[in-house]
Amino acid sequence: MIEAILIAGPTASGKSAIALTLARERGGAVINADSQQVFADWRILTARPTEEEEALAPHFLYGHLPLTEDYSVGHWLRDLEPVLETCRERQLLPIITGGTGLYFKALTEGIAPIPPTPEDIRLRGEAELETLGLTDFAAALQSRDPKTAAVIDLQNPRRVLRAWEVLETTGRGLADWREETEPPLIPLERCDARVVLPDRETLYRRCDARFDRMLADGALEEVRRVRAQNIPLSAPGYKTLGAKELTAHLEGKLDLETATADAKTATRRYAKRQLTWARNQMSTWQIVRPGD
RNA sequence: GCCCGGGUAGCUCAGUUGGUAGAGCAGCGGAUUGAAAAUCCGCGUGUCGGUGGUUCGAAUCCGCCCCCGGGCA
Repeated sequence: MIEAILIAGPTASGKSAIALTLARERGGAVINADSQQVFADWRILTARPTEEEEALAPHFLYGHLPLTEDYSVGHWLRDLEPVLETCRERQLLPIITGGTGLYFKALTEGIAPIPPTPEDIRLRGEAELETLGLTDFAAALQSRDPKTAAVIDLQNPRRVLRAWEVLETTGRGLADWREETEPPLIPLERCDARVVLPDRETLYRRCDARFDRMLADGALEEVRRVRAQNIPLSAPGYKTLGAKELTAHLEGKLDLETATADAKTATRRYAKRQLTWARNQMSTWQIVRPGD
């Protein structure tokens, strides 16, 4: 028995349209699995379903957060649980779609039940990394928690910081926690899992064209509205592709042509990383060629 | 027409006193258990504008030619 349809794939591959069509055909609900489409203030820039599209089928976990909200896989999974419950009650087939591979992985393989890191500890870790430098910071972690150090990428500051935070807030190492990974919300075997994979040339062309469309649809206005709220560039929601570039343009630091080119390049690079993820992490998923 | 600069990897440019070339960006491959639209790792042969010459050896020196800037006419 299939519990959900999963539709992954790189940005601009046409996932959302496929999800919406399926939802209408099979009486399903479209559920977001994209780390940026959760933010209320980005609609155009994250290519979120429009209000008209949302009216055609139930949609969940889209635009439900302010840009300043801390969010991560764990939050998403916790948000997802009651949504799946709602779907069961209303007999809606969950159609989970988005570009964040890690979210799908946590959904189908489970995640370690690690308590959240308090803000002050996170800041302390960042400060320590800053003063020690990555090499020394990683070495310090290694001597305190060799087990975790052996399984993470010590050259990646984000990973080292995460390991440090977990150790600091829980007193236990990340590697220990991972041994207690909980059963997945929905195991992959009970999913109809599909990856939408256009050929690269087509994908890049679609990425470029879509950014032009975003601009035509008012992306600059959207960024202007966000800037008016004085949200810092370091806010969680500011990672959205194109946000920094368009902000720089609005501040007169970048002409529109350059900002556009930069944003398109960033988008293509992101799409490439998603292709890598799909190729290597979703090898058992059913491949969907757009147009099929 | 003359005088200065420039012509080196897809792009921007380095290349010391001649020993057949290297960075950033892009691109490609990879990682991915709580910031993941993030973060990190790996991959650099290209008529060194063309041609003739000097030299054991030239991207580097000399001649001629072509192209792009700028200046003087």
